[in-house]
Formats: sequence, C-alpha cells, structure tokens
Amino acid sequence: MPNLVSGWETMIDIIHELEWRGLLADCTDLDELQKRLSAGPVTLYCGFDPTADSLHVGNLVPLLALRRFQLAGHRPIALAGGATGLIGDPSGKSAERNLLTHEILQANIQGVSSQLSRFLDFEKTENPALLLNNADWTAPVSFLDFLRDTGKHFSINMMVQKESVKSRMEDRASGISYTEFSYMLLQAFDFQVLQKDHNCDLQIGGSDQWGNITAGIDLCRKKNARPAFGLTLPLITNADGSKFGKSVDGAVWLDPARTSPYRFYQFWINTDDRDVIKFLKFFTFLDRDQIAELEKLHEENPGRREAHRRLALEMTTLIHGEAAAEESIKASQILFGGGLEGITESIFREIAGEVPTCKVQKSEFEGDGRSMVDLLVDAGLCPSKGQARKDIQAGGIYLNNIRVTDPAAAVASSDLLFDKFLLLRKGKKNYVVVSVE
RNA sequence: GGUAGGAUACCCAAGUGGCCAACGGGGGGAGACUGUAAAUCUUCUGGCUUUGCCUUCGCAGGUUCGAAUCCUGCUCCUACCA
Repeated sequence: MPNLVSGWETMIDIIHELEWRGLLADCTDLDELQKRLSAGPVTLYCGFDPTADSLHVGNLVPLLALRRFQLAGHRPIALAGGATGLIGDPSGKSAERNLLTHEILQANIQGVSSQLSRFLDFEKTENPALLLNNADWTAPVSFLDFLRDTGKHFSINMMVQKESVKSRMEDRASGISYTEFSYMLLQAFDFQVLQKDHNCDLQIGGSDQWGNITAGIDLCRKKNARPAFGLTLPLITNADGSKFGKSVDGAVWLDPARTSPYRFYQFWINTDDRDVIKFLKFFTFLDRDQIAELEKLHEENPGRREAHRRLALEMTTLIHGEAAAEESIKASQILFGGGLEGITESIFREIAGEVPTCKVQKSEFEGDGRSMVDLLVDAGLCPSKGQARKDIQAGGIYLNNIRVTDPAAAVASSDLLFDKFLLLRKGKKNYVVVSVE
C-alpha cells in the first residue's frame, strides 16, 4: 500500500505507537480510525484553552501527541481557545469558575499560541501544522444564528447525560451556569467547522474531553454528513497518588519565566521510581529500544537513576533547549553538594536565581569579618543564633559548599566569590546566596 | 446554678516544694547511611553577650531561703448532677 503520497512509505503506525506508549485511553471507532490513518495523512486537532499565559506540564501529553501524529505523517492543528476560553470548560471542574477578562484572555492567547507553535512544524511541505484560534469563526456568528444552526442539533436530554454536566447538576451547592453548560456546543462547533474548512476528521484530547469530543462528532455527522473520530489520551497519575504536574512551588509551567529550566529539570528528575519508565513513554520521543535499555539499567541499579536523568534531560532539552538543559545539570550538581571548583560567574548567577538571596553591605566583611552565626540569622537560614551554633556544631553549615566547623568562625572578604557572592548552605538543600554591595 | 476534674514548650503528654528549661511520644532541624528515594540509626528541638545568665508550666497576686508544684482571686475547658 505504499506510494499514496511521497514520503508516505516511511509513515509509522501511529496507533500502535500510541498504544505501546500507553497513550491510548479511548477511541470512538479504533478499527475504522486505524484504516483511515493507514490510508493516508489525516488532519487532526486538539484545543488548548488559554486559562493562563503559559501551558504547563499537564498540557504536554496532548500537545506532544499532536507532534507524534505529525511525525507519523499526519496534519496537526493546534487550536487556541480564544472563544471557548471566554466561557470556561466545566469538564473535570467541580465548581463554576470566574470568567477571565478580555484583556487577560488576549495576553493568555498570545503566550499559549507561541508555545503551541514551538512543538509543531509549520514549514513541512507534505503535512504542515496549523495554528488556529476558534474566536476567528465563533465570534462573527450571531447568537440567533448559533441557536438556529447549531443549537438545534443538540438535545438537552443528551447534554445532561454527559458526565461533566451531570455531576454538576447533581451537586446542588455548586450547580452549573447556562454559560458553562453551553461550552460543549462551542467545542462541537469547532470540530464541525474544522472538518468542513480543513478536512479535520479527528479530535484528540485528555480523557476528560470525551463528552465534548463525541458531541462534536455528532454535530459533524448531522451538519457535514461526514464521519469523524475522537481519540482520548490518558489522565497522568503519580504512583504515590498525588496530582501530576505539581511541585512544591505549584504547577510546573513551560514558560521559563514561571518555572525556571533548573526547576523544570528538577521536577522530572524527582519522578517516582515507579513512574519513570511510564513517563519516558508518555513524554519523550525515545524509541522502544532506547526505553527498553533505560528500563534495564533502571532495574539493574535504580540508584544510578539513569532513567530519571535521561527523562529530565530529554524534557528540558525539548522545552528549553540544549544550552538551558546543560546549565540546569551544572546548577543541579552544585546545588546538590558538588564543589564550586571551576565555577563561572554566569553559572553562579544562574544558581543565585534559584535560591533565596540576601544583600549585605561590603563594609560588614572588613577587618575581622562578619560572624558566621550572625550571617546565618540575617540570611534567614537559622531562626536564632543559638540554633545557628547548634547547626554548626552538628556539621550542618557550609560556606561555599565547604563545611564550617567552628561556631565562632567569621567570614571575611577573602571568602567572597567573584568579590561579591557567598553561597551559604544549611543541611542538604537549604541554600542562600549572600550578595555583597 | 451545684459538684468534681483540668489548663505544661509546635502537638500529645509526664512532673505535684529544691536534683526542672522541665521525662516520654509525635512533628521539625542537623548528621550518618543512601539514589536529590524509602527504611534505619545518632543528635538537637525557649532565648542570649553560652563552662554562665535571662524568660517560660492559663492570668493576677500571695506563702516560702526556694514554686510548674502550696494558698487566694480571675478566665477558659471537660465530666456528672439540676
């Protein structure tokens, strides 16, 4: 069956690819979809509502799935929800949300769109990706036209049976507004428009999108008289039961201004042992052999954490680029106890951006220098001088990653790095950078 | 309203005239081991100008050379009785 389209011979079987990665949660008609995908390039889409000015790691699974489809020779459409974002998707939400203002939404669309565009190839000749905004075709439609042309095809009886609506209707306390109730129609409208205008026959999304996707398929059948497919990706769960995508500082964002590359790297390296192979399959583009090799290494010696390192490296490189990934690794080595030999000022400044900083006057270090105990209290590492002394005696205090043993020690200007920094550490991972002015 | 009991450090909880900055457990800090894991072990856990000093045992007074501990009053809690 080769030669339908040039380059088609090399197309990989995306369904089997997703299946072994564990990325196939559900599909409206797997056999038929498989046939369509094998017969030639299929156009597919996935929507991302701009609820914030950046996407987060939780958005990666569907986003990378679009990329996987493109690599397999299909045509992905990344859809920014300029219209749907105004309304708010009730799926998976237990309570009504506040509406975003038009200004915030506009800024969010900007941010999200630029991120979406980085993962797809828009220049490819055979199957270039598309970036669209559903406000473009939704905003011009009048309310009356929408009710007549689209609303008419929806039965309330069916809509209230959808899980996202049903759970909210049963909860008398939160309820659901007419606005959010209508969300499903807008998303269905998107699918129908995309099928009509862009031959888009497949929608993918998280498993919580099932109801919205099937609503769209129904609308496609009714208005376009053309079959459409839905495929959902699994919800990512952590083995320890916590919510995926959260670190101690909150959500892990793709925007480096919100989550630094270093923290992003740390997020992945801290993956639970039980999840690491699963995540390599979910998130990376490593092939079966490479992952099998990492799995073998992980089982032989989990302590070396080869799989974790590779996962963190792959993900940081994918999102932030090679240079940032390298710097994150170096910063990690230093912040986890490595010596400061050979450190450059630029790497130190990277580190300074990751840990609390405190400013001290240069004059403090003249003469006999500043007492270590006082400095620890000023830096906020120790709550009292007594505690600071105890910590030093317990061997828990480090200056520039060298253990301090004398509770009466003083810090002099000669200890300054680059003539203006000190790296203070208490215990394994409490760092403060002291910067001298 | 009556009777009985209680209020101790971040939490639980011993202590009932000097040996009490106050047992023990939890939580937390640090150390060892380790894999930036888990478990385990050690150690610290009121403050300071730290071989000592100061402030703490519901609040306010009092007795005493000396009080978390005894007395008086107050506040709050719990139980049983009305």
